[in-house]
Amino acid sequence: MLDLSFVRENLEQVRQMLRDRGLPDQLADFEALDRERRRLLTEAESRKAVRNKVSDEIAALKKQGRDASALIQEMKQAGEKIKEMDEQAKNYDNQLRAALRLIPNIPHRSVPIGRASADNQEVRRWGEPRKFDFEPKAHWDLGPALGILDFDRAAKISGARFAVYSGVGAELERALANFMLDLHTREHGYTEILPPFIVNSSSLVGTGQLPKFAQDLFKLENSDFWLIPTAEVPVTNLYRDEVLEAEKLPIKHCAWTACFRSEAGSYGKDTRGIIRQHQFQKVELVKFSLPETSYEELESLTRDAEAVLRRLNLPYRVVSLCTGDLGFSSAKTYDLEVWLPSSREYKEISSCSNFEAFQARRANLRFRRGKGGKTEFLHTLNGSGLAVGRTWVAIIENYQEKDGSVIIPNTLRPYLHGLEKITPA
RNA sequence: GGAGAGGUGGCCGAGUGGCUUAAGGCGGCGGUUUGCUAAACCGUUGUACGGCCAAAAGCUGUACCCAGGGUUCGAAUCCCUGCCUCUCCGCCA
Repeated sequence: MLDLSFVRENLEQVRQMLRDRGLPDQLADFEALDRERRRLLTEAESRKAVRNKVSDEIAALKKQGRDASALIQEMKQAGEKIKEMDEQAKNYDNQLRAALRLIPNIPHRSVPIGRASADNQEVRRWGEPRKFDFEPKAHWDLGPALGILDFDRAAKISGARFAVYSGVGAELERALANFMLDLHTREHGYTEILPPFIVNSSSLVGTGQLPKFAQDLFKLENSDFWLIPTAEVPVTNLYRDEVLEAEKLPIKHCAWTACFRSEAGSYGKDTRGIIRQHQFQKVELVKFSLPETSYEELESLTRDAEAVLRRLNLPYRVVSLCTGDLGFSSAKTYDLEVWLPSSREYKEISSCSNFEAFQARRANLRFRRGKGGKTEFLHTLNGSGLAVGRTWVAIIENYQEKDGSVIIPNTLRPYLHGLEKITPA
């Protein structure tokens, strides 16, 4: 959420931002709504000031044992008028807030202007895609052949966009998650969090998924409970409505969770394999930062996520998303894309974003410099470090052999009791 | 699932309709005293949204005692609904 007075004072800049993102102008009523709200507020408040004063007079009269019925009558009418005005003002206020919550974040000036993913800017590449002397297979062929991935039974027990991992397949998923968590906690200084996988709607409003993107989420019936689409939601909301001390910043958390997404509107997209699932696992990195250092923190967070790919020796590139591709809450996002030999392209495996104060305003995440300083909104950042299922895919596809077996990269072997190779069962 | 107790400022805690501008304490900040620290003493203390002002400072208004409604001239206080926490019993991984 943007700051109300910022929008009021910078309407043209906000309009330009909407154009850059390729969105329609949604600010038509904003000015009138804001002006009317303030007019009502001022008048209702001055009427209340009168009422407060007269109520004191009534108390004083009664104390002296004198008659106050005339004043009481008068205030009774004044009260009705105030109530009416309060209702109107609240109505305007709700409309204004609703409008404000639907305005996306302002992109950082370093973000490339563009319409769609084709306009994203490649920042760097790492590693050489391997040259195969045979036709590399896709993971949806390799996995079932190795007996470690089962789509048919997943469809039976759940439905489309689910998978069952078995044997070494399940162990590999667990090994990857453990490796990532160890790397981030032992070497990168993140404190691990194991949060609830179910959150209330306030948390989703805090990080920006609600109210606009309810259709992407799974909601539990007859309750205010939702399945988390990412650990970003519970972890960013950890310090909601709190005031943190500036010396404690940056706070760095990592969290392994399952993630649940309805994938409504993605019919026909990534239908084969486990690239796009209703349920997947992810290790997430979340930072709470001082405003002045948040872009340095974005760079280091991105490097921390990249380290996972480097240790696993998986070729990847880093892409800066353009204004048209940028997420609703984000001011700047780097996508990490890993090389997938079967499709001969780089595929998103992590998304690292600086939200600046956008989420902090919604979730009321504040900090204070020194004792007695003013409270300020902090900056929030997050990125996958990494999507475990997609890393699983990258391992299986990049390390496949001609006979359909898969070599386990050295880094992972300690997490798999020394296993060097996955061969058909 | 049954029975009960609660939710007040950064924290503890008083407060059953107007003498509350939320007592008192702790903590924080400023000061006095002091060789230093500590102690003692004095002062001070939150958030949000408005208005005045070129702006800042400042002054000023309103709201905020879990949330949302209601009663009343007036609500932290009375009534209703919801959420959350705790205790005991039962059940349970």
